[in-house]
Amino acid sequence: MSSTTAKPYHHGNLRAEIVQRAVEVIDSEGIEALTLRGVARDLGVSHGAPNRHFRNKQALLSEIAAEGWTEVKRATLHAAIESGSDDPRIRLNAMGRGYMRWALNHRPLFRTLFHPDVMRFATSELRSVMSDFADSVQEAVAATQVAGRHPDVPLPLLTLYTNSVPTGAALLLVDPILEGEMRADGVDQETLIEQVINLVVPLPAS
Amino acid sequence: MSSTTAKPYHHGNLRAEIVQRAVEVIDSEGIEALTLRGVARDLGVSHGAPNRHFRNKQALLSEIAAEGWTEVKRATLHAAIESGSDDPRIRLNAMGRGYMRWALNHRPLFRTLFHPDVMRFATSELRSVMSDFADSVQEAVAATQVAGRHPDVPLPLLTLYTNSVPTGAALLLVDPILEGEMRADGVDQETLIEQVINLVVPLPAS
DNA sequence: TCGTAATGTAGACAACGTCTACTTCATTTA
DNA sequence: TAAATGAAGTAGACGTTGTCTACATTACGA
Repeated sequence: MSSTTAKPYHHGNLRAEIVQRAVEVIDSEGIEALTLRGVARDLGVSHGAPNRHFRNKQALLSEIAAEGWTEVKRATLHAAIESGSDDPRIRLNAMGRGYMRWALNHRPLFRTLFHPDVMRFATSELRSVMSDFADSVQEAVAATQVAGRHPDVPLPLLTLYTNSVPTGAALLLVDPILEGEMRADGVDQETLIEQVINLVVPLPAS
Repeated sequence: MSSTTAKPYHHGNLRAEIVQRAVEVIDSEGIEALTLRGVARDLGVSHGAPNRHFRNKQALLSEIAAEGWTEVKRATLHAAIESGSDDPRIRLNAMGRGYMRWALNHRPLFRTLFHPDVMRFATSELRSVMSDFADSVQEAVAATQVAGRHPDVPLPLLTLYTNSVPTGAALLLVDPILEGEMRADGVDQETLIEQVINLVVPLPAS
């Protein structure tokens, strides 16, 4: 084949590029604008090509979401470590802030993680990644309970409550309309996160 | 016209029936299964008929969501009144429980209220209804703050936090997959709601 | 080197939202 | 009362999408 201009029949690593381009589209225009044919067009490939790599659109979405949840887990874990503390409350507090920070810095992607079209046909791989993350949170919550945080509340309920705050707050803030209803705009993002998380996971009085 | 079998050319009140049927579909199969053509079919009407009553699909969705938010507001207001108390914390606690109860008893509809396709093209009417509800919550939260609940936290942030819990918890519980990750199934719904809400809006020690 | 499987192409199909031109009917008004 | 006006429903078309199938091209292992 000619070296420079001629496009090779086989793409090379189309699968990875599809995922990458799809994430780009989601990031810039939201999941609603994501189209298999559009991605194929952008990559200069025929409209049927993506089907060779993903059984259907949901499979692609599941893969992206799985990557997203993995990143989320990594971000929270990183935050817990960076807190440099052994106190479960300090660690969980840091995790919550890491979670919200990631969400607010990756808004379209974060919304994708909770998008009905993604959840409805979640791959078993995606389910497993989510389960993994849920486990790590549950564990961290349990540790705070041992340290005296709401000792009388059943663990699953305390976990639900603990999850609700960063998740709910992030979802409310990530949507342009809902964000407008919450009059929390004037505040700088990091202080907002800090104050909200401090309400769910108060730091121990030092 | 013949009285029994003949279908009149004009439907009578197609607009209302479209909304009703759309809500039915959402309630039973979710918003993803909602199709203008499908609704038209179900009502025995041509596929273009709905366009005479709604400029586009988003307009229909906006109208349904507006109805939903109105119901939500009614439900929370009703709960506050039924609490039979003047204490702002008791009232807000009741509102939170009423909100979650409505959400869990109208799952597909509740999900619709937060569906991206609904929010992205929200009618000004829908925005106004949502704003209305947000105001009433903000007000109730402010009252609890006067009564000594987290007096040092800026009101918008306290509102965000307060909103996050029932909203986040409901959204987590309403999704089949996420609900599975939260291991809060064994519990009876009403006690679950009560315990979660008590964590955000603790009842005054009597 | 040759055959087989993986990968990409091209065309088709049904379903959808929406537009337009046309039909039917209800209501108002002359 | 009769005609006209416009609201409401129909039928067909268009472009877009996801997905299927038959086919072409290429990489790679036996």
